[in-house]
Amino acid sequence: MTSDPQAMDDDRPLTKSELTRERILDSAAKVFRRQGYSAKLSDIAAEAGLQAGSLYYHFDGREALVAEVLHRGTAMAWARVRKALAALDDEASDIDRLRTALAAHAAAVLERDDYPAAHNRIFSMAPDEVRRTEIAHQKAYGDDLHRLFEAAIASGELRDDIDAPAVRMLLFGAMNWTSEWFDPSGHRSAADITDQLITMAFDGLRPRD
Amino acid sequence: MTSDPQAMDDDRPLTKSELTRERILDSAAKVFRRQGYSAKLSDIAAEAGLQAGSLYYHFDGREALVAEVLHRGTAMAWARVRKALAALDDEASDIDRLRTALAAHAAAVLERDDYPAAHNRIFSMAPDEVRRTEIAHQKAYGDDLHRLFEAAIASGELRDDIDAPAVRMLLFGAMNWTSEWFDPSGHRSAADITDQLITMAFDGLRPRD
DNA sequence: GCCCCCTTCTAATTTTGATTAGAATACCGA
DNA sequence: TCGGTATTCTAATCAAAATTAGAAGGGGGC
Repeated sequence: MTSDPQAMDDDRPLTKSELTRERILDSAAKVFRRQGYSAKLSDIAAEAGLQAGSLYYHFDGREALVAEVLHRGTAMAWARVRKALAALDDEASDIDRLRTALAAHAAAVLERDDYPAAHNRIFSMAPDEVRRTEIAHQKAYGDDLHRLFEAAIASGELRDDIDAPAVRMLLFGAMNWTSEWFDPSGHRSAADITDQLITMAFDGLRPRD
Repeated sequence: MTSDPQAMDDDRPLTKSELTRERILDSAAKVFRRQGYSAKLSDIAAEAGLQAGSLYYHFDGREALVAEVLHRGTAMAWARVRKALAALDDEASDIDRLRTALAAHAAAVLERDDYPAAHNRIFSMAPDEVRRTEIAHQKAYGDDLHRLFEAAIASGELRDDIDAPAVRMLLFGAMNWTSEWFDPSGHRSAADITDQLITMAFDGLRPRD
């Protein structure tokens, strides 16, 4: 919302205060990801090496912190998707573009990015007004992905009897829910999970002849 | 945990006190489903037509209420799955059994059952000890479903190159996450969503020749 | 009708955590 | 080094919600 470093185009080095602000946001994302919405401000402050009261110099309060973590969560996943798509060859098929987009979103949720993962855990408990704003943001992201589905259906690379918005939400669910069970220190990598999802989604679990 | 009416085998009519206890649990499931973990005890009490303090006659406190709603959430989804499987013809193929199980789980989450839906929303915020107990319960359910996957793989009805536990969690995620976005009053029915999921999971989004 | 105990209520009390106010400290430019 | 502003800390204060204590109500058995 306020100063999204990814979003501004100058690369003036951040001031000390801005650095602290970033550190607080990163801490908030990490703590929200781990503890969910009920994380205490004092935990977030401790993670950032501050006292709880000091957060108020940088943010109006808990709600403002939540709002910015949510906003960045969507923005970061979306940015990763855009970046992955931009790196594709222009010749890439519609279905490859879709596959790439899903893989990028999954990577954002599964890997080191705390913001998208935190987003998934706290979005539904955020106060109404914060949530309303964020819904608009998510809708823009969803619409963006929707175009990829439409293109792939139009070119015959996806079956035309699917309800694309429903399928998109189901796939998002599969990816977002990994926050609840995926253990990065286990024997499966994030890439393994992503492969399983993409294989299942596009080719199905039944053998193809 | 304590008195699970589905689990006891006599059908002695419930006493007045037991009826109230059930009413409180139903209210808790409904309110947790709607508001998430931060739902206030006073909201739950109001839903049950009581004052907040009165809950303590029936439960030790908030934590006990959470624990029982969680336990019932898993138990109810599992029971629906078992029941659906039991209704199948003995001739049913492995893949039909799997399809039936997934559809039953999806129905439990998407339809009128407040307990499974509440489970999905509050599980991750429950206090550690409550969560630990519930994890064991969920594991038993997961193992039960795992056998269906193994059977279907063994009989060649599912591809043998999938990581069944990962796929199972991804499918659970797709279903469980519907709590976050599915609107029963919208134009799509719960059955529509289930169909989309099952079609995608088994046949894939790409056209089959 | 009266008594007793089960159930619920009302009105504190406690706990927890967000927020604020003002004091202390750190940093930066002159 | 000094002065002043920026940043952080400490120590209240406030508010919300859980929990507890004891009073009140109500219904069935005598």
